[in-house]
Amino acid sequence: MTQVTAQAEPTSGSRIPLSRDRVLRAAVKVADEGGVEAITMRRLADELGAEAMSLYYHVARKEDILEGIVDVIAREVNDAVGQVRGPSEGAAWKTAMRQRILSARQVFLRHPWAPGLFERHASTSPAVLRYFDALLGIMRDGGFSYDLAHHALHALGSRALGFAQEMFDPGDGAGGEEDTAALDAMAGQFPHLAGMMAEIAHDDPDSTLGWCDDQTEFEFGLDLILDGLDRMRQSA
Amino acid sequence: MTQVTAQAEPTSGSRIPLSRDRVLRAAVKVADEGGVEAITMRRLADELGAEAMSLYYHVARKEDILEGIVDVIAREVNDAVGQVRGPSEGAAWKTAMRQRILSARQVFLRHPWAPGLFERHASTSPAVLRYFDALLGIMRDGGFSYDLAHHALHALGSRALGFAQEMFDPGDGAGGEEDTAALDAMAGQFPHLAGMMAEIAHDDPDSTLGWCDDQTEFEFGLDLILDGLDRMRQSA
DNA sequence: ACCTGAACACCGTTCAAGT
DNA sequence: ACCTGAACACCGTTCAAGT
Repeated sequence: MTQVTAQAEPTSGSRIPLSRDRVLRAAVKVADEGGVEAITMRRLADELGAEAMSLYYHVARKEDILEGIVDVIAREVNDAVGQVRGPSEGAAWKTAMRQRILSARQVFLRHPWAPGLFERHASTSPAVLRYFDALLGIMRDGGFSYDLAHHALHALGSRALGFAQEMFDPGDGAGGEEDTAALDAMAGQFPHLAGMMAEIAHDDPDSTLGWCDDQTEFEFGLDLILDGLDRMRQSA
Repeated sequence: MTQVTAQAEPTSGSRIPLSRDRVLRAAVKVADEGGVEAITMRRLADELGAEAMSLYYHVARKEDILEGIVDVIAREVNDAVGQVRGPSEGAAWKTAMRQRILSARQVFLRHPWAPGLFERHASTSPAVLRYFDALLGIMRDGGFSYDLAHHALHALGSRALGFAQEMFDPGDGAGGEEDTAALDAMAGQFPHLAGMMAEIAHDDPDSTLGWCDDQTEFEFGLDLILDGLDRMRQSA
């Protein structure tokens, strides 16, 4: 009945043996809670009720774990987009592609730490290859040559997988309190940035903070590219 | 004359005092030689002929250094694009933008480790803000509303700065030696990927390795986006 | 004002040893 | 076959102490 006893033998389920799969799932859980940098051999071991050194029996080294969880997330993406079914012949390629990518995006919203890892390890993951293979299939149905489809995947870049690293986020620099003061100070150095923020604030007076709707911007960029590709498809 | 003496007092120039600027320049040099992960307080100190702890007098912590070198590279970008001069009124906005971005890209080719840092620290760099401000100016000259220009920067994403993280790189997975064998094995699981690689290899028999010309793909994606934006500009 | 030595709490990883 | 303790070489960072 004492807390001490309960702590010495944590939970009854913690006796199941380690495995590569359990290590990877633990890593995803830890990253979901504290980001990639929270993934530590010792932290994973804690999570699994084991010692750090025990992990090396199931994975070669930490990099191996990082490659592994990219594949785990990519499988989650494939599961998510697998639900989406619809025609992809001819002009329908575009909505098919759009739906797949937008539902892939949902997965990355659940794992905001994952994009950084994908940039380093995507090419080692079979699940990522399977994902791209499916996208190529859709484009083929739409009448793309392999050559154009190849360019298309490069043009989409990480957007094909459902995420875009945001390079440009005004409002990150200027704080939330002295809005007008900071804006005036900025107007001198960065007139267009200041003008833009003023216009957007005018359009939507409610959004004094959080200038950019990520979903809107993602879809804007995605549609811009898909529309351009569709034009090329038709003129080919 | 002995090597010992020479090693004890390395080079005569190593007496100049430390400074935030010297620390940042050393960090860029170290990263150029060994990537971001080579940036270590002790390694930087070595480079500067000092002790690791001395750096803390000039920078707050390692993150501060990483933010700092993003700004250093962004200034290098601004210097590079500053050379480019040309009209940007009306339809000329597109070539002006294109030239700026392509010459920004040259800087990142010299610092291939930098993109990863920009994704985390771009919004803290005044030089990055200045760069974006200039791009906005070009688009304004072209007749963009601030609203459309804002969407445009999001659509371009990292491409606006001159780099694109390559998500998709076939040929990374399949090795260089057993080409046909690996391709056959792949054909079962990833028919479209295999088909695409076969077609591309057919088009260009010389490129058995290195399927994708990065410069070509970058320009393809860039032009696709710029053309789409130009259409929106005209119909606005 | 500027730099450093010693020390701390953490890493990833190896290896011989336990069961 | 699977797990671990002790140990190593490395981190970033603090702090009192040197000049």
